[in-house]
This record gives sequence, C-alpha cells and structure tokens, in this order.
Amino acid sequence: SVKSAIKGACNRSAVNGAGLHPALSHHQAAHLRGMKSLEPEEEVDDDPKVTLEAKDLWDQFHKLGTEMVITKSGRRMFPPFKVRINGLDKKAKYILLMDIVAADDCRYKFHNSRWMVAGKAEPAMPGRLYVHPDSPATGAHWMRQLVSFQKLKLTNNHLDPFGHIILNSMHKYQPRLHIVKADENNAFGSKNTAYCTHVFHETSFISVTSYQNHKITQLKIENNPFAKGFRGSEDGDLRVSRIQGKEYPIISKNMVRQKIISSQNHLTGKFRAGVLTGHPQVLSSYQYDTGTPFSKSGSQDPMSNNFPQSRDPSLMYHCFKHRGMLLLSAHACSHNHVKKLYIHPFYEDTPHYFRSAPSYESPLVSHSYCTEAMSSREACMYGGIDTESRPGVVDADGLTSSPSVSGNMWAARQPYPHYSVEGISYQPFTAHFTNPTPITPGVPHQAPSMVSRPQKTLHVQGGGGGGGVILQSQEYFLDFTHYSKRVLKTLAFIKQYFFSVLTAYFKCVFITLT
DNA sequence: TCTGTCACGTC
DNA sequence: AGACGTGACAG
Repeated sequence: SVKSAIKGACNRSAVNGAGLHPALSHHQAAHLRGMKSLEPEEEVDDDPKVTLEAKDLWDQFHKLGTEMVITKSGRRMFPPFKVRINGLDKKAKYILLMDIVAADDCRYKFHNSRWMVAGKAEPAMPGRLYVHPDSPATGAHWMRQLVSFQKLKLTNNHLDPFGHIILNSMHKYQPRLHIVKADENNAFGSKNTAYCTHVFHETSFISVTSYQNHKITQLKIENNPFAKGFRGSEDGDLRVSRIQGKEYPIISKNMVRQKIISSQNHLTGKFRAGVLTGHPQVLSSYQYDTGTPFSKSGSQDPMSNNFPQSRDPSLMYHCFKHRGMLLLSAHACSHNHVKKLYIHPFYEDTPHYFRSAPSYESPLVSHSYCTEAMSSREACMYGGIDTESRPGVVDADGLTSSPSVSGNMWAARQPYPHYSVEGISYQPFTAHFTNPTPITPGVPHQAPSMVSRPQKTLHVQGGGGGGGVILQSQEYFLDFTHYSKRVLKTLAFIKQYFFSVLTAYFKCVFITLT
C-alpha cells in the first residue's frame, strides 16, 4: 500500500510535469506507515488523479514569472485554473475548492526587469476559500468534464465583502486545489470526510496591481479572449493601436523594430504595449529582449528558477481524513464612510497575523510553531476537534513528521490546522453556510462545546447558474465608528478581538465529529 | 503603488 | 442587449 501510494504520487508528479521533492517520499513513507498502522480500515480505494488544463500556457507564464492583477473589485486569474480529474468514486460526493496560500515570506519588487525580494511579506491575509459552484457533486460529475475555477476572483481589498480571495500585492502565491469527500446527504456534515490537496507549482504567481513585466502583459493579451481589443491587427505587418478612442498612425513592423532597437533603454517605460500593441511575431523577436525577469544562471530546470528563493514544492498530493472543523469569520468592511465589521460565517478567515511562523515554512523548519505558537484562540477553534490521533505531528525530538503527504490514498488523520508541507501550509477548510447560526448570547467561549452540526449545509450556487461566489450577502455587522485610514493596520487586532467574541456566538461545524 | 475610467471585447 | 472581463492610462 505504501509502495503504491508513493508510486501514485510520483505518477501524478509526472503528469503535472513536476519532479517530486526529494524530501517528499521520506515524509510520505513515514506518514503512510503511521497512517496505515493507525487506521488501515479507513483507507478507501478512490485515488483522484488531477491534471492541470492548459499546462503549456501556464508554463509559458511561469517561465516569465506569472503575474496576476488584483483589484479592489476582484479580478479573475488568467490563465484560468482548470483541471481534469480522474479516479474518483463515481457515486460518492465531493466538494472541490481552492485556496491560495503565500508561497514564501517575501515581498517583491520588479526592478531592472527582474523580480527581486524587497523585504519581508506583509502579514498573511485571511485564507479564504473558493468553493466550486458545482459542489457538492458526484465523482462522475467531476470527472465528466473540465472542472473550471475561472470565476474565482482575486482582490487586494482587505475588507472585501464579496468573498473574493484576498491577497497582498507584490507577494508570491500558490493556488491549491482541494478535493473533499462528502456524505451523500450532507455536504460538510460528513462523517469521516477526507480531502486531498493538489498543488501545481506552475500556477504560482506574484500578485500585482498593474503588470510589471510587459512580456506577461503581452502573453495575457495574446491568450485572453477578453483582451482581444489590445491585440495587433491580423495583418502582421501593420497595426493600429487604439487608445482611448484615438487611432494612432499605422506603424509598420520595421518602424517598430527600429524604434525598439534605437531606444531600448526607454522601451520598458515608454513603449507601453498599448502604444505599440505587439503582434506576437514582432514582440517575440524584439520587445521581449528587454525584460529578463529572473536570473537564468545555474538551473537546469527552466521552471525552477522563475522566482527567486522559491520554496515551491514540485508537486504535492496529500490526503486527509479529518474529524471536524470549526468555522466562522469576521470581516471588517468600510463603505462610504460607514465603518462596519462584517461577520461572514461563510469563509474561513483565520487571522494569521499572530502566528509566530509564516505559513509557507516547511515542517522541518517550522515545527516549533506547530505545537507552541498556536494562539489560545486557535486552540479554541480547533481544540476538541481532533482529540483522537495526531501522531506524526511532532516527533519525540520535536521535529515534525508530515502527516500531510499521504500520497495515494485518503488520509486517516486530521491535518494539523497550520501544518505546512514542503513549503505550503495546511489551513483548515471552512464551510459556508447560507444561514449563519443565530447569535446566541451567553454561550461561553469554549470550543469543545461549540462543535455541533451546522444548521444548514454548504451553500453553493447551482452549476449552470454562474456566480459561484461563496458568499451570500447575509452579513451581520456592527458599527465601528472610529475606524480611520489605519483600518488595515488595525484590522488584525479587530479581527482577533471579534473572533474571540464571536466564537462564543457562532456554533458552526465544518464537518461534525464522528 | 494604486485606483477609477475608458474603449473594446466576450459571453 | 446588456452585463461583465480586459489592459491602458491618467492622476
């Protein structure tokens, strides 16, 4: 079983075009052994295989250093995250969801046509989840066609009320796909629910508010149908560039070439793509030579080198079975001078601000925080959920062994809420309830007693209906009259406070205890 | 560095 | 037809 598990993981690795991290198999083996001896009877046969759609396109972006624009109102990713899935139990129900986690601890800047580290990362933002709109659905459904997460939106608005995934600009991120096995009847109320996580390292990106690398801009324009308006004319030699209603003179390819050659130093700043909208043929030969985003030295793997100090795993595939998950969240929102604190019991909103170690750290370096740095609130939120077994989280010598990488089977253990594996942290999932559990004053601030069945299960917008946003606008809000512009900086404290208070009021369970 | 607005495009 | 997704730009 262990053998086949690792083999399976390796196969997936090959499918996804990523080599297995050397440390992975060790952890996998250790974990699998431990898991099997613990709860062998809970292993199940389904063995989801996930392949990334448009991997070639992702690779093209990844080579250049993918950038994703984030806006206040939310921006889709391009390329869209789509996967093909095989190996699910046709009849079982699954929930598919994504999250996007910090890939490292750095803030970046684009300097001299290169991404460079520019300091320490901002505190991690709330880890929101995007639940696929078809969820929950049968394995047969998920395997029938491409599974698209293209409606997922990214925002830099820390107060975002729409349920978009909140990111910090100029930081590096790694999207992750989670497949959660659910009961027939109860999306998030399943017993013995398992999930597995897939990471495609070629989908990592740096978030920006405007593109930094014009090669990325061009690649987006060339490939994103919505950006067709910025493409050159069909005629490869002549083009018209339209900027704000004005038509600029037709410019021949030769002119472009000469202009570019004669003014290379100014190209990046002044020949913005819109002025001389680059036809691929032109750009590939001329425009591209000014922007070398990353050092090309050394690496034999063109993919391994795109971001400095990347801690990306090559591929991760790990499964868990977890016993229970609490959820609730608080969001501060500010609209038109009205300051409110929104509380969305819909998405996870774990305040990472107070973690003593960044979430991306590998278990080998972050072991201490796994056990020691859990805040009391976190202990409250997760305490009592996994009272059973969590062997493997901390070894006798204090080092963590990874329960997160189980390879080929659904895991039989709950992941530690903040567990990180090969550079990517584990974060708990969050259920999203259409009807939040009513506020009940006087409930003591004690976690174990709070674990109960959700009154309603996951809200997901219907398959064809579009949308798919997790949030149904049913916020509770409290006035916050003395918010100032510093709201973002104080948000952490506010949230921490309200979490403490509200945990006592919301009794929500992601997956109930068995 | 970020935001709102725009023209132009898709869906 | 109209809502929505784009990058460019100005500020």
